[in-house]
Amino acid sequence: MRLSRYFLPTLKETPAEAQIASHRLMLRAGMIRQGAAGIYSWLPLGLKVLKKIEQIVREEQDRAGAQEVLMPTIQSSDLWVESGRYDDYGKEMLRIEDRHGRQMLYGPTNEELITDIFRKEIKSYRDLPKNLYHIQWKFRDEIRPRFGVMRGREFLMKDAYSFDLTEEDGRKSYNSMFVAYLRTFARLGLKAIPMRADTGPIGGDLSHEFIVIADTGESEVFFDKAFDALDPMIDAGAGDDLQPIVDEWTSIYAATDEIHKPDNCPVDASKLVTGRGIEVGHIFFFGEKYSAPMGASVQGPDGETTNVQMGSYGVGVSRLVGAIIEACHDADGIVWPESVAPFKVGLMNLRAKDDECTAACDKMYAELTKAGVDVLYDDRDQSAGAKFANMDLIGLPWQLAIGPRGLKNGVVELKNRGSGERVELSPEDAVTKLTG
RNA sequence: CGGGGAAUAGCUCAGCCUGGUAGAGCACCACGUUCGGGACGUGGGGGCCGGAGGUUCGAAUCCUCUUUCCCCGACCA
Repeated sequence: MRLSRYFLPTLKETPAEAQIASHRLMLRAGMIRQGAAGIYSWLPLGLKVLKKIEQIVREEQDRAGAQEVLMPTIQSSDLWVESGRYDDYGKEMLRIEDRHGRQMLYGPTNEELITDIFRKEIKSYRDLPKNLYHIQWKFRDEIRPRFGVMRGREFLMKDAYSFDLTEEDGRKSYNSMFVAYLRTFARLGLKAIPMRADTGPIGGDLSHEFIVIADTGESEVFFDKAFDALDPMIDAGAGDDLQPIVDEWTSIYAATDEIHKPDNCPVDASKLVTGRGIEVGHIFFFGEKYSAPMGASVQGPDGETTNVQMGSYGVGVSRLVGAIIEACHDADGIVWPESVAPFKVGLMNLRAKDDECTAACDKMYAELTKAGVDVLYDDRDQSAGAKFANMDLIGLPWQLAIGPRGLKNGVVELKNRGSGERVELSPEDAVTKLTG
């Protein structure tokens, strides 16, 4: 992509409304613009990152055996009346009346709808287990939206719902999502720690939050540094027993500041890590909470009709964009993990008016593009300093600077945004390095 | 929802106290000079001063109401 044609409205100054790093940087890097409190438009650069995160989440859901569906944003109130949550959910749910006076709502979550789909189609234990997920926009009318996309009212969430015959099977589904989440956050370049959680309005008796550790996180967390020794990229097969893995991860101490009691903390002070965290995922096993009131049941092998055991599993996809930036930035801007970076390489023409230099840049751009590398090519006629600053701001993993000075010696400069390391090498070697 | 703050050019802000009809820097456009870490000069475009009402000869400025946004707190992916 040529930057001269790309819609990338970066800002030199920080908009007054942004307080935290990720919000400031997302506005400055031209990723989002605000529509109303807690409601944002996603501009090309931001959308690209959002899609990349979404895709990693999707791959790990698929890998864990979940199947993607897409449910609507607007729902009828009927199912919510049936589950009992129409009254319980309160003002956080945006209620809408259509032209016929029907009570509708913008979905804050989808337990009711998915349970309805399930109960209409599945009648036999032979069709279990099932795990269905979708990645869809949600709306929760938060009392106080803040921190940009970290706590918006409208947000993109992956929510999965598992259906099993027995509680034991239900826990297997839970474990499978637990492992999928560990893998997902690791692939996103994040350190995420599972913590036992309250079940809140979703209900249930088994639940974990996945907390990303970032210096600027919203709540204080405490955990045993033994987590550092665990590898989240668990490579388990379809039939493998995941319980030992889940036990290993959940036996290590981790708590938010609400639960943590310094006086009777089981972890020795020398091993306790205090940090700040952002909740990016939440999984629940809640048994028959929805299947019972809504009559989602199957016939078992014994001919008996039983309510299915359900769980739900959420990942805040749009929040993750902010969370990743909170975890990955420096004074100059964002430092994208390569897996979610909007482009892999930022190619800078340091002297756009110099024909020779421009020819070399065009050639480099063509070669990298041909090799399948996603390149953002700053071909604008601007000062070199402005280009460097802009590239640091948007945080692409690699910066390739080409100018007359280097070309005279047959070299270009390649900089790693994360380490700051710069090397001069021939254009050919640069291509090899970036395509290798 | 309680408490606090803000709204003036695309962005960051000044002007308001003490009313006289709107400014700066950056950004944008043109031309020229620059050119390897957010260059410089000259010229230019851009604002019903959030909205409504009131006071006044006259309101960005004073008064009332209202809307929106932000921050702190209790709740949430």
